[in-house]
Amino acid sequence: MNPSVRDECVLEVVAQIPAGNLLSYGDVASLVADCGVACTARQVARCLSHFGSRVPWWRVVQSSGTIAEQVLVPARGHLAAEGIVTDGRRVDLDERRWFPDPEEVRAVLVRSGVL
DNA sequence: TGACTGACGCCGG
DNA sequence: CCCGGCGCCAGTC
Repeated sequence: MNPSVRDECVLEVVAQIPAGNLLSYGDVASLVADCGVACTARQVARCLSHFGSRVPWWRVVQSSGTIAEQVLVPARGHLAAEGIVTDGRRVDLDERRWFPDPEEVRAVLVRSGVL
């Protein structure tokens, strides 16, 4: 199965998250939606489960800061390498949240040809 | 069709 | 903070 336009947008946004910073699935969905492509947190999760290997997927966590059980172990390793501490199953999202310029996000999607 | 299933999120208790 | 319940939506059976 090839990624849909929405999936491409999700992957591009996740690829833009700077090392050491985080976004929740819902945040990614909002950024994509603001670019005119319908998207929900659930769809972001499904996209990453299929194509996440090509982007820094560990920088996306649940809105509560909890890391999905399914990828908890590998995620901890990557996060630690970026200086992000975990208490075992969650991170401090408020402290590490990324606040991108919506215009810039959109610009990247256009440059990459997705839009 | 319809039921079931997620790397989710918000609200109440 | 944990848990249950409900909404969400594309994919699978």
